Amino acid sequence: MIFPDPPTGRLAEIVDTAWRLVETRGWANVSMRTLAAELNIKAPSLYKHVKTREDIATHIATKAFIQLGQGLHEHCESVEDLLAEYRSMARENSNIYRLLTSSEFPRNLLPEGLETWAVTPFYLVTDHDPIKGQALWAFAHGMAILEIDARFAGPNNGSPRGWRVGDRRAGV
Amino acid sequence: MIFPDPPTGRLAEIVDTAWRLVETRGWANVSMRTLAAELNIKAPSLYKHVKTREDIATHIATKAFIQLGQGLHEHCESVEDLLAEYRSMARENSNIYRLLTSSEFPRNLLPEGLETWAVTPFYLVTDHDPIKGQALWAFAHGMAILEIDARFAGPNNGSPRGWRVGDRRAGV
DNA sequence: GTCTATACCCGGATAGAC
DNA sequence: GTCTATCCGGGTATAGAC
Repeated sequence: MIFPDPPTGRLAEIVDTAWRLVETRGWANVSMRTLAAELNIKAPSLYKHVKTREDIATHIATKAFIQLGQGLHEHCESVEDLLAEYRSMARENSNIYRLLTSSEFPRNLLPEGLETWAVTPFYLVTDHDPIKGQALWAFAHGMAILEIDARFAGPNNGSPRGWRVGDRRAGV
Repeated sequence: MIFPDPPTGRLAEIVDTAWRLVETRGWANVSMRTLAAELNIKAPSLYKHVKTREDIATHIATKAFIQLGQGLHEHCESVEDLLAEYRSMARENSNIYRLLTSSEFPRNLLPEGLETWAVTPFYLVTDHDPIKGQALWAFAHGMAILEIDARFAGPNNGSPRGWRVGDRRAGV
């Protein structure tokens, strides 16, 4: 995987600020105006650094996928570790995670192969069986998004203390 | 589970039309104006039948969860059947499914307990072990949404021919 | 139940000066 | 790189007549 050069200078500040804003309000509530305000500039100024609003989402998502991928690659010794890492990433950046996985996100703007690279550990940890890899990834994502969105019933929104796979448990 | 009375008369037509529109364009692209146009009326007229736009989403989601729940309850003899049913429901109404599971959806407006009822089969089929039930639901949802959003890599977007659980395979 | 008219607000984005 | 001024489109929703 060839990573794109990370943003530098003013652009980096913009992306970082946008990231923070997304994490607190959600992407849908981050407009060019609110972002500009947070940077103490006016909205039109942003267009000197970025072509469209989607570009900002793309920068954030690229950074997020790299971060996620690195975290996962460092924890693919066991299924338990991998799941625990995935879970904590999703929970600690829930709105970023939602942006990454939302259907409206323009995935085609991402660097080619980035998402695939990020989730490779799911395939590594399942003996390179693609079917098992897909299944494990799907399980991890399903657990993450259902938990984040509080869709499990029961006390504490039904969030399990850990995620179990087969007979094993991925402790938090 | 006590189901709410389904909409009748003009309201039913509105909801049905909205359903169709959502399925073709996605909820984000269904405005009061476009919906009204499809019904050959003007947008303000809709407010005689519905209080807000969110109400329409709620009506659609309610209908969809009932439909999904019924389908699942009829196919909870085996894990394979249940997964196959879930998958085909999600694939045949992908944009409705996205609405149901999107983070922005105002789940609090749904009839109390409806979603929980709809997914009970996942718990029934896993010997009422809540952990296993959650895991199976999460797996099913994860597979569905990753497949629908074409996030699997590989030919045909990497969609598996069927979903496998453990050593078993859920045929399409 | 439908209409017209309209208020109101918000969004993304551009042009051109400094 | 930032500004002001502005365009333009879109959205939800209300008032009041028919």
